[in-house]
Amino acid sequence: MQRTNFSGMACSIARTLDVIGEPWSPLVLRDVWVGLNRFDQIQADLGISRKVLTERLNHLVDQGVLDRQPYDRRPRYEYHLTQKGTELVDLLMVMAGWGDRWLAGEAGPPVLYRHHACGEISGVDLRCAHCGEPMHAGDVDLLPGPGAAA
Amino acid sequence: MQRTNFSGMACSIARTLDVIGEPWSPLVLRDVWVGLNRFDQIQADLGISRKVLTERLNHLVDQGVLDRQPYDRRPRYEYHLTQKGTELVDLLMVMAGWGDRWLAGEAGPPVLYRHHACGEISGVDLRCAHCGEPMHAGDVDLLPGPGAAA
DNA sequence: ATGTTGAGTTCCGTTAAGGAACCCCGATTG
DNA sequence: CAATCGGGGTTCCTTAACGGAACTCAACAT
Repeated sequence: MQRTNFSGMACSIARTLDVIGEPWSPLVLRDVWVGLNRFDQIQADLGISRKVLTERLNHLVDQGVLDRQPYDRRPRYEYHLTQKGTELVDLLMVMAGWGDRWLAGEAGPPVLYRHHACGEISGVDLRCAHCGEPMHAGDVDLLPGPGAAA
Repeated sequence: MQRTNFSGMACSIARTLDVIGEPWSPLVLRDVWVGLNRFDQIQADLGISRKVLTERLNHLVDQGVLDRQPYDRRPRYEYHLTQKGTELVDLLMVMAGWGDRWLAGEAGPPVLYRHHACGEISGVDLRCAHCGEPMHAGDVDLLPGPGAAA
């Protein structure tokens, strides 16, 4: 398919897509997040081709999102989130929130999130890191940053 | 490539991926967000194949994320975000935030976000919609919801 | 009448996804 | 010590999606 790779673009969205934008990658990440850490567990859960799963896991490890570590003296490995990967889970939570709101339909959301701090079933909300007020699509101006294209 | 479609999964992440998970779709959405509303503008900005751009735009319109409206008596059309699409931009902002933090390197972020409410250059932060405290990967328990698989 | 412009289609060669079968290696079993 | 098992991948083949360039079409403009 000769997919274009986006890393040449001066765009953090494009760059992020080069890390987790390939098909299945976010779902692989989700599985690792919820505790499916082994190849066969993930393969069985997703029904993904073993070939593609191998490629995705390798890529995520190469990108520093997952860590591959042996758990036996036999050649057995587990995948775990790195710090970089853990922070990517924010993205998954926002995705899940949007899907819950717009795609869940009558049945309601398939998964609920209970927040440790307050004990309530809740969801994520985007706030300004500076002032704490809501921060959504219409609430920002975009300005060229130091890493902008020349 | 016969890409698997994820809509059968009882998972809001998978369902969201069916809407914007295809290659280029998030970048198309970003372009519309920043004011590139016409076919040729988006095509030139991204360097995407016209064929693929047509497919992506149609899909995003079908999914109710974009709205296609004529702007001339000639057959000319503009794409705009719907409410559903505007809320998807949250996802883009989180993506951009992660990319800024982990992939921007020495050069720094290519784009800065100025928050209208406080006027400061800032970024998004995930908070619990219920209590307002930070809400990240490790701060939640996952429970089966009403729409969980049988 | 001819040219231009925006918005797509069409066509073709390449490459990645899907799927099933196969392989490797260290343990365990008989 | 041969046979089996099970996790974690490879190999190979088919099919569909991408990339790119050329082509179409319907209003205008000159």
